[in-house]
Amino acid sequence: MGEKVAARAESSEATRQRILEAARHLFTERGYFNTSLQDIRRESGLSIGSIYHHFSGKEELARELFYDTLAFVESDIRQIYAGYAAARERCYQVVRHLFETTESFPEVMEYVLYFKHREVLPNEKPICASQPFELIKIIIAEGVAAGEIRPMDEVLASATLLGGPIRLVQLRLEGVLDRPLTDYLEETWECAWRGLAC
Amino acid sequence: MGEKVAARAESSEATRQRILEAARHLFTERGYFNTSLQDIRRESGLSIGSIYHHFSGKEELARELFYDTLAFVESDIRQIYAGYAAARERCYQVVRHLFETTESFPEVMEYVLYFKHREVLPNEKPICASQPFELIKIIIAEGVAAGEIRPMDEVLASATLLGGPIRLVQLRLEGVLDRPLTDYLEETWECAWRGLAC
DNA sequence: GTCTATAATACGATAGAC
DNA sequence: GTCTATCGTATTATAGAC
Repeated sequence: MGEKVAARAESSEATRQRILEAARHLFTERGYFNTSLQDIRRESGLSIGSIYHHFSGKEELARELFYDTLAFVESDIRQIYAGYAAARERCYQVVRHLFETTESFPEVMEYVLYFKHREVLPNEKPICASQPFELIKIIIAEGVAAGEIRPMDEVLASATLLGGPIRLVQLRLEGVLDRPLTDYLEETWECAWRGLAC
Repeated sequence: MGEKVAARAESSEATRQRILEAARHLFTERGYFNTSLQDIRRESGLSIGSIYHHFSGKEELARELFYDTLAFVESDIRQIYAGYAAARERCYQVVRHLFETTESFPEVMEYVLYFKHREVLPNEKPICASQPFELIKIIIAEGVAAGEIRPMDEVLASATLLGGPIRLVQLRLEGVLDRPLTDYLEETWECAWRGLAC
């Protein structure tokens, strides 16, 4: 009896994930507005009714995917923060992680990067107020305090650190760069850190 | 007679511009997919029929706006290229121009930056193959040849130069930065150039 | 060239059987 | 929980008067 419930719950969760995966794939491939629920139904192999049973609608699918991914990113940065003490090392690991995630899960990276919050989820707060972004600012502030990073506006510092790397990620996702991002890691890091270091 | 034709042509061109301006305003405010032709009709004060007389449809409006803006940007960069000889000065002027355009014409900047080519105009070539981008690469290549810029991949160099500044532009457009970008110009330039310079 | 009225369609969402 | 059938609506685009 308990088993049956567990099995049902498992299968229900599996169904949820199937729907989310289908949605993520289609949203990143052709965009949120170019994806209909019929498309998601087809891709997931389920039915419209089943999708509406698990989610309140298309917008909730986008929201769910977005916050899942944000939590994923945040947990990774938090681990980096805990695992390294120096700002230089922490920043390097953040850039390295950004590049590796792009190569391993391009769809995930594409979803967070190209997600137009104001269009799809206009009532959510902007991504720069999110926890990953706040964590980066803390890393930088501690780096300034430790004399590793030149004193400057925190927002400018985070833009300097991640602006170049994020642009490379975008170019890679657009197919402009043939070689994997990890090939560019050391050179990119050199450029980014020169912008910040004392 | 000739006057009448000219007057008609003028008014026709004026109508075109009114439609384009309405479209640009709405596209940047709420996004391409959240803007209907009815919205553009209302905002422009014209009629659906008139819009279809001047443009083949909504997509052509987006395309027209996009290439207009790209040409505008390209001409400005070309002027900078012609007006300055040193790579350092050219790059500085590009960043300055980026910031000033953002403050003077935020809607224009928002349109090029947040325009999702793959979603709205999936059959157009990516922006990185556009002329402004090519011109930046030339500036950098000449800077490397002149010994002003460290030898490195051209794509990486342009990402290093513009990545940080473009992120600041985005943050400014999102309302995160209270002060105008020009207040950040010198500090931003310092960071960007440190990443490139020998 | 500009307009109104309308056609044709695709969409998100719901109802109700199983 | 999953499904099919369907509703109501909003959209792009066209037709045809002026």
